[in-house]
Amino acid sequence: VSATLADIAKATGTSISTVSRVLTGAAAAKRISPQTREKITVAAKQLGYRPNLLARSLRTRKTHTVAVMVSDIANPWFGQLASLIEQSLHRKGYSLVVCNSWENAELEQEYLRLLPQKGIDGLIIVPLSTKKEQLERYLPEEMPIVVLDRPVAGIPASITSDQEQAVRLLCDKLAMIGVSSVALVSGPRHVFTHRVRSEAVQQRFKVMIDHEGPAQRETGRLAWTQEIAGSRADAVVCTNNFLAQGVLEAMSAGNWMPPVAMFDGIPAMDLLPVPIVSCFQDVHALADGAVDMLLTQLDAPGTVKPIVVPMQVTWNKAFDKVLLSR
Amino acid sequence: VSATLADIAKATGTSISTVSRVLTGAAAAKRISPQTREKITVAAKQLGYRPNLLARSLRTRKTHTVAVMVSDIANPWFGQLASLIEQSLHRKGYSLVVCNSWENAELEQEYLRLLPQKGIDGLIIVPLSTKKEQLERYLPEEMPIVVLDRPVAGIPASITSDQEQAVRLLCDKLAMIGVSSVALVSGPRHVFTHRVRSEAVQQRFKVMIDHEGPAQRETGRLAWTQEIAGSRADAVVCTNNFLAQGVLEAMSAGNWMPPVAMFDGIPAMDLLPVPIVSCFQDVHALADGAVDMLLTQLDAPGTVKPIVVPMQVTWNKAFDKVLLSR
DNA sequence: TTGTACGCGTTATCAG
DNA sequence: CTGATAACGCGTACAA
Repeated sequence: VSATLADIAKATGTSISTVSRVLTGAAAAKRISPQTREKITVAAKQLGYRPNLLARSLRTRKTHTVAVMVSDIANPWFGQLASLIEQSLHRKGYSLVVCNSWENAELEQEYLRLLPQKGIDGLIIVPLSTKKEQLERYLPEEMPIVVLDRPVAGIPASITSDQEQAVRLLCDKLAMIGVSSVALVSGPRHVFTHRVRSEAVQQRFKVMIDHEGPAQRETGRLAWTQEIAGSRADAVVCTNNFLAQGVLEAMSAGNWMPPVAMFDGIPAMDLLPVPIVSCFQDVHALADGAVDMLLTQLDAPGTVKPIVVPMQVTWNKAFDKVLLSR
Repeated sequence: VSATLADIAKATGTSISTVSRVLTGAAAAKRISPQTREKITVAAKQLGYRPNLLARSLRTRKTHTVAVMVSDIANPWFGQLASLIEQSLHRKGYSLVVCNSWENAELEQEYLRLLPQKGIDGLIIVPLSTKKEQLERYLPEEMPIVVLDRPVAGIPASITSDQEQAVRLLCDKLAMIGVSSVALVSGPRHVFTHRVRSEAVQQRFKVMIDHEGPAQRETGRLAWTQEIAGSRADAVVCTNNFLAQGVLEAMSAGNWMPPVAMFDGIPAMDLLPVPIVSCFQDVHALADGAVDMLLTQLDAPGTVKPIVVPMQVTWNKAFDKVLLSR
C-alpha cells in the first residue's frame, strides 16, 4: 500500500535501521549525519511514507488506543462522556474504540476478553460487574483500567459522582414542596447508581409505587401508564434521565402532572410545564479525570487514588412556581 | 503476556503451523489428525491461549475494525447512529473506533491520514469535505468508504436522507398554520444538510432574520436573544436539533413562543407548550444501510448504488392546537 | 498429515 | 555514524 522503510532504504542507498532512526524522530536521529538525514527525510516525503502502526505496535507493544465501555453510547449522557474522552485522548495522541455493554454481563465479559487481544493500552469502563476479578480476569496484569461512575471494591483507579450527597439534596428539594409519598421508577438495582439512588429515596419517602426495569424510555412509559397514572403519589422519582423521559412522554397524554425528580436533566427543561428537579453529574470532571487517571497509569504505574466529584441540583421554572406558592 | 502458538507447539511437541491450522478453525483443521487436534485444543485451552490479533492483522491485512467519523458523538442523533452502527458491527465481528471531526476540515484530514495507518478495514463518515479527492487522498485504494447523511459527488457508496422532500413537507406544515415570514437559524452553509434546508426555506418563505453559526446550542441561544426575540417572525426554523434546543432554552426566558420547525426532534416534545414541527431522519435505516454497504464492499468489491431514505414529519400537541384553531 | 521456512513492517541490539 | 540481524506473533506456500 504505502512505502515502507525498506523502500526508502533502497531508494536512498541506506539501510532500514538508519531510515527508522531518522524517521522515528529526535532521539536517535541526533546521531545521524545531516546529509543522510536530509536525504532520507526527502525521500520519505516524496514516497509518501506513512508508518504502519500495526507493525510498530506489534514490536513496541503499545497501540496508542484505549477503549471505553458504556451501557449505550446512544444515551446522551454517555455520548457526552465519550465525546469528551475522545477529544481529550486525541489531543494526547490516542484513539478511542467504543463498546456498548447494554448492561449485559455476558456482553461485557465478551468485550473484556476481546479487547486485550485487539491490543489496547488501557480501558475506561462504566462497569456492570461489581467484582474486581470479573473485570480483570482477561486483562493483562499491566493494563490500566479506570472504572467510571460506579465504584468497584479493590480498584483504586475509580472516579465517581457523590451519589449520596446528591440524592440527599434532591430529596431535600422535594420535601420543600411538601412531598411525602413518591412513585419510584428505577433502573436495575444490581447497578450501583440505581441502587444507591433508590435506597436513599426509599429511606426518605413513603414509596407508593416501585417500578424497576431496564433503564430505557420504555420502562418509564410503562411505569406511568400501568401504575403511576392511576395513583396519587406526590411526586415521581426516576433514577436516570432515560426513565424520566419516558415518564414525561407518557405523562403528556393526560392532565395530571406531578413533580418529577431525575438525574442528569433533559433538554429544554425550563420550558416544560412539569415541575422538575434534577441532579447533574459533572461530566467534564468525570471525563477529564478518567483520562488523566488512565494516562497517569500508562506513563508511571504508580498508585492512584479514587476521586469523587460532587453533583449539583437544579430545578426548572415550573418547580420554582410550586416552591413560591407555599 | 498470553501464550503464543510457539508455546503450544512446544507444549504439545508439534509445530507452530499445525497449531495455527488447528486453532484458526474449521477450514484447515479438517486435514489434521483427530489426536493432535485434540491434543492441541486441550493445551490451548489449558494455557489460556488468545491469539494476538495485531500480529494476525499484520499478516492478513485485515483488522476487523472500522472507523466512524461524525461531527460530535455527544449530539444525541450521532450518538444513536454510532450506537446502532456499533451494535450491528459487533454482531458481524467488527470493532468500532469513533472520531469527532467537530466540523473542522483540518481535523477531518488529520483523521483521514491517521486511520489508515492504524489499520482499519473501512470507514463510515459524515463528511465535511465535499470533494471525493479530499476524502480519499490518504485512503488506500482498496479501502471501502461509506458517506453518510451528506452525498459526495463521485462516491456511489452513500446513504442519505431525502432532505428536499422532507423540508418541503415541513414548509407545507408551517404554511398550514399561516406562516409566511420566518426567522432562520442555520448551521454552517458549507455543510450539505444545513445548506439544502436553508435554501428550501428561503425559497418558500420571507426570511426576516437569517442567523448562521456553528451547529451548537449556543448559536441558537444567541440567535434568539440577539435577533429573534425582538422581531415578529411568524415562526423559527432551525436546521438541526442542537440549534433548536438553544432557541427553546432561550425562549423560556420570555413569554412569546412562536412555532418552531426543526429536524430530528427533541425529547418530550409533546409536553412543550411551544408549537413544534419536526422532520425525522430514519436513523435505523441509515445505520443499517451504512453497515450493509460497508460490509458488502468488504466481501465483494462490487458496485454499490446510493441509497436515499425518506424522512417523516411530526408535530406536537401545541402545534396541533394551533392547527385546529384555524 | 505434518513440519520448515519465509514474510508482514517495525523497533532494538550489537557490531563495526 | 551506520548496517546486519534478530525479534514481535501469526499465516501459509512448499516440502516431506
